[in-house]
Amino acid sequence: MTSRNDEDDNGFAEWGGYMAAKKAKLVEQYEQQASSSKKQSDILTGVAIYVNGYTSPSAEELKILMSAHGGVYHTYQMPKTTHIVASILPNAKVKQLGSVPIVKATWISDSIAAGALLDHRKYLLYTGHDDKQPKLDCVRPKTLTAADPGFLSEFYNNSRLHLISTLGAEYKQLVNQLREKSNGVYPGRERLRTLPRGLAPSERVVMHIDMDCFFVSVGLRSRPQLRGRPVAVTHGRGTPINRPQASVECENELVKKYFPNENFEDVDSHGSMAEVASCSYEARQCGVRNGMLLGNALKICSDLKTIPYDFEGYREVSTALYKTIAEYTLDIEAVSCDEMYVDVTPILAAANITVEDWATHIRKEVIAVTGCPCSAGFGANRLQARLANKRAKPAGQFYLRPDDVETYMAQVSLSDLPGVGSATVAKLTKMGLHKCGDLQTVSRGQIQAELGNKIGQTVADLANGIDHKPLNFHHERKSVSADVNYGIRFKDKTEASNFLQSLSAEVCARLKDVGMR
DNA sequence: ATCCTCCCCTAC
DNA sequence: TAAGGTAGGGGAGGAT
Ligand SMILES: Nc1ccn([C@H]2C[C@H](O)[C@@H](COP(=O)(O)OP(=O)(O)OP(=O)(O)O)O2)c(=O)n1
Ligand SMILES: [Mg+2]
Ligand SMILES: [Mg+2]
Repeated sequence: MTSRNDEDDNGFAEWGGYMAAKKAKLVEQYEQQASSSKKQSDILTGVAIYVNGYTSPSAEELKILMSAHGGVYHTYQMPKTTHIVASILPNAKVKQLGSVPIVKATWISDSIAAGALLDHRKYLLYTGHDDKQPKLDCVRPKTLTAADPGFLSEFYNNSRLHLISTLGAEYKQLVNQLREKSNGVYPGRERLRTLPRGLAPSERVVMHIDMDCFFVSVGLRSRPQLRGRPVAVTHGRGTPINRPQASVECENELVKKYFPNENFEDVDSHGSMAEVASCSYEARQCGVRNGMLLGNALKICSDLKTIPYDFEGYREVSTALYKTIAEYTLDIEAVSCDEMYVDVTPILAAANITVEDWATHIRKEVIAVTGCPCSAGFGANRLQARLANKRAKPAGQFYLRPDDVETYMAQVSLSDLPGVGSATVAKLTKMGLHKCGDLQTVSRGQIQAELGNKIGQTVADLANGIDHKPLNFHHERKSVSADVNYGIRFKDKTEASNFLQSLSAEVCARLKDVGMR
């Protein structure tokens, strides 16, 4: 579901008409909500809730009550969330949510009925110290499915991919804002005065800086005993439900049949289906990779230790990283929550320092401020900076000097070029090409015939260390979308359309958030 | 040529 | 149990 009308008419006229009707209803609902949310009191001022799962009153009702009484409703947990509202939470989950108090929904409705904010401690769902299961305050189904109203927020609260997408957009926005209100003064540069001087390079220098195994590094801050060991961040704990052997074999067979050229990981009946979001460099030595299924990672690295996600921690570290760099320059292109390109030429020139001294300084500062290691690569363009960083990792730095580019590039694997993924690698392999240097043996026309005009040209350039794409310091988003490919199994058309309606509402809310409509 | 629409590919 | 999102670049093929 997107801001464009791509849900209209997929060949089903009836469907298109139905969606149009639904959309009209949605608009109506929004207007109703806006009008019914006229202020009735201020008793909930300062309260910001996030609702987890089923409650009574429902999440939908709480949303309206909150805004009617001066409170704030968060669709998912945020730093400013003051209370989590829930009916039941497993102990493991309670731990994970941290120090935010978890209260029953009746705290809100009772407070409104009483005309004053009641002591939330009387409504705590979980009293903290005993191991007793929390009490139910309403009936709740066993598992949330995509047809349930709470499904979307529950999913978003656990989706790492949703998180990193959201964070990426936030930091692009942050850079925009910092640049708009900048007064051109960079206080961090004062701190460079103690470095040796008189040696700044005359050419342009781009830095690519990226946190080392980001999620793992954040997790290791509070688990120093795991440093130096193979560690992975994942939801799974290595003990999956047992799928019937037959179903697993059937899946592997079908995958091979339909994707004969792909080398997909086999799933096995004992393996956890949870994905490894990030793994330590010790785990990588055994062949573990980000994005792998935990079950398969455990097969090649049996002493892999798993640690849970820490979404708030990632947010804190990312913010600290961006704030730190922004003290030196705002010539920053945000790439993601753990990564950015920076034009450091003016920094080096102003302080008259070498790339190496700057790199050592900034890496030290990032680790001091975040508690997490990062690496930095430098070169004359973004490609060179990025390849340099790949070589620098972990916890290192590398400057790919202009004089060394030609020699260096020849031995770089084509698969290491940005934009060259598995499909492109397959095509290049079929042509007998593996290293950037191999491209010298074929004409540009031949490459373009295989890869297409544009990509062919770009790859040919990249293989020679050439990258014409400038750093983009100001990001404008061109589209807003929401889609879910997890847990979608509808019983009937009504369930499906209800879900589509929640997704539409989500896109709507995001558009409003971005200031459109 | 330039567009539009429906994909595929890539990256984090 | 597990949480397979999101945005951008660009190609193929047909309409203009
Ligand atoms: N398939 C992936 C890839 C990445 N990430 C998340 C977790 C990573 O920690 C974070 C940053 O991605 P990077 O590509 O920078 O990978 P790492 O930081 O983990 O490792 P590296 O040291 O190679 O940068 O994004 C993820 O959840 N799933
Ligand atoms: Mg990283
Ligand atoms: Mg990264």
